[in-house]
Amino acid sequence: MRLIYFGTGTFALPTLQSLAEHTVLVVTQPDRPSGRGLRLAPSPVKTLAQSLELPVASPERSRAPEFLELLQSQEADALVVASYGQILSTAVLESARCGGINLHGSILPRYRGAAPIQRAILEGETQTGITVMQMDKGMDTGDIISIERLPIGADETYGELQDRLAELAASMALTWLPKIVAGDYPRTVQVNAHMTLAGKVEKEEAELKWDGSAEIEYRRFRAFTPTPGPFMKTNQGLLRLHSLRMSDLNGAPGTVLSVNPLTLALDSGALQFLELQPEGKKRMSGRDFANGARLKVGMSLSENQ
RNA sequence: CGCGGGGUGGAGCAGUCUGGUAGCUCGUCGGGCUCAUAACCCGGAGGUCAAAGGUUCGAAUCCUUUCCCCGCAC
Repeated sequence: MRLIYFGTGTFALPTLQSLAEHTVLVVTQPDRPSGRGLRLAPSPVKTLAQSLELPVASPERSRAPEFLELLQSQEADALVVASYGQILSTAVLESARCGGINLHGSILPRYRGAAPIQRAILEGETQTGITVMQMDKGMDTGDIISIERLPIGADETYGELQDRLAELAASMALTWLPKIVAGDYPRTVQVNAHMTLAGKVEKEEAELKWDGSAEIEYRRFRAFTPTPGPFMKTNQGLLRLHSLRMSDLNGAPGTVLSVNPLTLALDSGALQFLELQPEGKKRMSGRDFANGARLKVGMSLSENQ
């Protein structure tokens, strides 16, 4: 089997690992300036590919003619795509004998798009899964080859769930690609009427609000942990939130209901702030934060108080 | 050189502007109270104030340099 692997994010890592011996070329997004100091940083997939000593290509535009030639020259059996980050043109997909095979982090046709895992958690879903799919020119609209499901834990974060899904994707890829290359696999057309969209995540969505319900804001916390990173504006400054739990307590929004564990009331319900991080500080327990900020039960962290 | 915050007993912080023998909450150790306790009371230990140099009678605090940590933006 000769495979070309398209991937960028951490979701794509386990699958690349499991298919490495069949992979003749890894395609990933170009290095981007990132982090403090704006130094150029390689994608997670590029880093792994290099340690596996696989050839790497990072075209700015995957549809560029010279890149298309490179793809065609590989005479690959299939393109395997997982969290690549660019739309692949029909010409690109047709550069391999069996076209593009996508590993998508949802039960298609639900949650088509860029952020299926985050959106599923945010919507309060209790299960999700991986769909192996024959790509076509649309966004996650191709024929379904296989679906496997996973329950979503009540306290599970996006990062944790993504890790489990990524492992599932890797094992499914290992199972199905030989069959696909051999031409022996089922194809089921998606029922478009059941589709939903899972749009890209914006940073502002990760802000928890005092006037939200604890249940929904907790889902928000889970959906955007660890990236882009949930946060909350308080009269103590911006707090990044690392670990929360639901609380049974109630009170006026923003009120400190308990100092150990640090429990703050929202509009409906309350949340325990187990680990957080003030701007410019290291992450710390809610208890330590309460100590340093001299918080007492009854005080408010709501901005305008 | 993208913008910014910070390094003070084990933890989180105050004190730095207006130099003058280091303070708060928590933890820890010992004792007490209690049926009991993560609760309460009493007492104790524990700090080269990131590092180096400089100014000064005197520096956590002022000046210079270095190291380390972190947030935002990307």
